[in-house]
Amino acid sequence: MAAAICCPLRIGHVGCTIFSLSHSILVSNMDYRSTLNLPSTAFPMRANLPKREPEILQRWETMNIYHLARQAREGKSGFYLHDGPPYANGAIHLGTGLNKILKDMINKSKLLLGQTIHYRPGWDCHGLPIELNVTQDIAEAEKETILSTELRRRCKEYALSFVDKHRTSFKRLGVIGEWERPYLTLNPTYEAVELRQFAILVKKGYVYQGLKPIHWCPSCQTALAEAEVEYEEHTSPSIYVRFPLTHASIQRISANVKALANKPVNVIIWTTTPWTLPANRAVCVHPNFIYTLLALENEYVLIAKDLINRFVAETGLKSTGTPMGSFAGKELEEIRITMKHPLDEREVPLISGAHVTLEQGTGAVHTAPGHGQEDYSVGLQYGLEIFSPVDNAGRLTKASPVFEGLRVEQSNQPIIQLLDEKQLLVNHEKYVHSYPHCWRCKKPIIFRATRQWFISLEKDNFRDRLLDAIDHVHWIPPWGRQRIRSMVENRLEWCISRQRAWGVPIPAVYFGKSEDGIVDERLIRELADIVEQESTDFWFRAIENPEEMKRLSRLQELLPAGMTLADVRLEKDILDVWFDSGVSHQSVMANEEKIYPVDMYLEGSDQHRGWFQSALVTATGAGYEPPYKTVLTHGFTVDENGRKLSKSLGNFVILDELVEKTGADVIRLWVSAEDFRGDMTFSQEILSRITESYRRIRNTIRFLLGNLYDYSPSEAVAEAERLSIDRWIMNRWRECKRRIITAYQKYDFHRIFYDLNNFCSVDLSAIYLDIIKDRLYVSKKQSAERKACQSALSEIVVELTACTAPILSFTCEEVWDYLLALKLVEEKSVFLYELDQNIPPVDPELLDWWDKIFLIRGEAIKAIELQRKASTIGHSLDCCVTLETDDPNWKSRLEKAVTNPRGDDLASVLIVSDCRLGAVDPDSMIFESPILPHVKIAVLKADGEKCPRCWHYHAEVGKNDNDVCPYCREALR
RNA sequence: GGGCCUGUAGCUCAGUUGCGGUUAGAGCGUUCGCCUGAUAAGCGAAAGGUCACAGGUUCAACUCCUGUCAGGCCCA
Repeated sequence: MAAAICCPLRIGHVGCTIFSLSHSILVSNMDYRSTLNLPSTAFPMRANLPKREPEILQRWETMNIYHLARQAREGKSGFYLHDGPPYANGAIHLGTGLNKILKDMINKSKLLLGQTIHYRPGWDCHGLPIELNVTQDIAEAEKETILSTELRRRCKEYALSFVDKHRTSFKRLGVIGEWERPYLTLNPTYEAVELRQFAILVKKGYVYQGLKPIHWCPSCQTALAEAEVEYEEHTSPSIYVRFPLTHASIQRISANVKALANKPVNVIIWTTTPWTLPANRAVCVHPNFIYTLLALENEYVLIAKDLINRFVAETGLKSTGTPMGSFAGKELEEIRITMKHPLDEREVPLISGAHVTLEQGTGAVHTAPGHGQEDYSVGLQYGLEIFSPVDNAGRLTKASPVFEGLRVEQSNQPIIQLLDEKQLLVNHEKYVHSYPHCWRCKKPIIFRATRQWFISLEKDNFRDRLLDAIDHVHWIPPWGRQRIRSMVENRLEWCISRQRAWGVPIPAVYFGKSEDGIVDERLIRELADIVEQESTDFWFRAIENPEEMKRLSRLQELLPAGMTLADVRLEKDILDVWFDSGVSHQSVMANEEKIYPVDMYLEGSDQHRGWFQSALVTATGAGYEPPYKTVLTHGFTVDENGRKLSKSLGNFVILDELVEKTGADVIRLWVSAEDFRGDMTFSQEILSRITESYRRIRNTIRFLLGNLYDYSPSEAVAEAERLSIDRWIMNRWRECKRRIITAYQKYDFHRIFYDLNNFCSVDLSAIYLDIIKDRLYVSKKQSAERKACQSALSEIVVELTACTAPILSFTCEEVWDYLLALKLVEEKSVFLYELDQNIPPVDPELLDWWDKIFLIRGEAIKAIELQRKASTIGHSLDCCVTLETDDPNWKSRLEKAVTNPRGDDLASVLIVSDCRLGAVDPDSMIFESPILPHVKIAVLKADGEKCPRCWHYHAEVGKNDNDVCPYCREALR
């Protein structure tokens, strides 16, 4: 016998007496051990996910699980989740993986609940970052000469290579969908529909060309979207500059101030961008602030009263008298003050605007409408010139009154010097502040007015229609509505032009020397038809080779008299990539999939400004209903200190590496455990907690599988015939299942995680499974009581696995194989299984009964623990529990409990050898629980001998040649 | 600086759906103990919280109001 052989090896050096004793017990135990029905399964305890998951992935690939699952639900109602296209560039961030996993969990939960799904992943392929990465690899010499068509070819190649990389990573997460047919914004069909959507907006008159200060990167020579701007510390010159009042203005001031000496009066402005002074067109004060004249040695300065102290402190100037006069900004404006431009032979007005603050400077703000957002809007109000004498490379142009040809940052110093020479400079210091930088080249950027294409949000109450559309969408969480509302309310317009090559062209044409671009609906439609075959490369070929323009017959019609195609210039700007992805509801869903609107968009909360908005604007502008019925947003990933995961902070998580280390299912479990509405915290500690939870769920299922090795559904015991505790666990499961279904419907995944955990840890592992082990192992293999709990286990393991599958997809598919082998299920994949949602009502009486019994159990276990501490007993089967009560309710309840058949009786539930109701021995250790004041519990070492088979103590063991207890004798018969 | 959001045990979450009421719960982890017939498993017990902080309203505040701090997203 194996045990006998290995024993000497193990304890051979131990003394002889001990050896023989151990030997006999072991042999005896082994004899009976083989008569037990111990669990048996090949389902491994250790998951080894990094190795096992790719195998399962391969199987899904072979069976094409996505299509199979859809087929299985043909004719059922559908749930259509439209994938927001990630940008085809770079390593995948944990947050992107999280987004895909959430989408997949939702899709799989819909399958589980009997709906069909549609999930076609996409990628955003155009745009600046790709173009810049490609450009970086081009030799300097070639950069000057490369044709945009060639650059675009390389960009396409680059984007497609990342699509492949990303696809592999996303699939590795277990995400199912039409990976073989993704939508790409660079597909010609996509681009063609995009242009047609643009044509609709043109036709409706939303598209216009205008001059507007925008973020401009002189280094990249492109306009930047707000999303492309980063704010970083920057050192700028900080100067106070005099704007001398004109003679007439001084007189008008004098009329209001007594005893004004005959000295110049200057308005002082403060700026950190001296290079914008050539473009100055006004000085702006706040209408409600109080301004006063401060007497200095040789001048009066007009300044906000509240900023005098600060001004004096910073400039070191000394006032020579008390401030004179008191004007509200509005009054100053009304008496029409004009000043001499510090660098130009012109006069500029004093105007007022509410954007002026008292936080810095003098309360009088240098206003250059061509170089600032607020300056621009106030400039429009006052009809000021939108003047911006700066070229693409950031150099002052000949329109500038000074320093033509200097780059703006180089012009600061000469301008300061010139001001000093003109005695207009009050003070000059260095100033460190947050300043906009290009997200790509990281260099400081400028505000500069250029000709841009826009989509108007004013025309035809477009904005109001957007707000109305927002109200017809379901936002999860609900505050998403307010968030996108306020963004739309505050957005002036949508600047859609970008000065790059890698994108869909803005299909505008210029004739002759005109700067005014023409957009023509019919021309764009004609173009779209060509693009559908040849991609937008056609446009760039036509730019390089005007011969191509002949194919646009409408262009000939538009030609002004006397002009030829040689006089035509095609717009070189491309569309903002947000426009690309924005129209996917048409390019992909409506046009190719014939689904509109879709059920859900699901992205990070940053997309309230991005995709959610560009989709809504393009749809509403074209006159469609909102493209989505529901928008679900999730938070961003942060580390244990609440800091965002980023490369610069050194806490960046590369998805592929993480998956390789932990397996996808652990990451999926993490996604489910976190409440996605807020920040999603990721750390090593969380990962190890999650891994523990994973093991718990896995092991619980393993135990279920192990105890079903000899069970067949044909042996099922009807629920009514099962023991009471078997019916209890069924009821508990149904409650749990109901909560899980509700949580899936409400996308409360973290509640499912906790329900699954609690059910596995508490209801199953700590209570039910612990209690029924005796029945499973000890009773006769084919006995009704054993089959009864196996029936419960089999029903639970199937549904539990199915309910967990949207989260732990790989593990549950692995479990499913074992369920198939046990013939407990028929579907060849867990994702083909539909959950029965008809849940019978729970039995409240039964649940109440067991609540009471478990109350007793909890207290009895504490009592047993005391004896264990006293070393009286080890295993709970070593003891006998006596209960005494004077409460009639408890008395009748306990009478029934102790006399119930084996398995349902209190001894079984307490996992003790004996449990009786009666008077407790006053000399014994008595446990009185504050929770159960009417019940006394005494725990004693059990009488009799320990049965070597079932480990229960029984009086008959060892008597009359019985080495086992009567129950085991019967079981062995 | 503005808009929206978050802040409950070491970790993740509950806290009775928008409107306050005994001693704030769970799982995991930790510590200690048991078992060795789920065994790189299983069971039990215990410790652990000024509900971010400070005011205010109220008989009563984790819950309502104001402010502060920390953090996130979006913008300036």
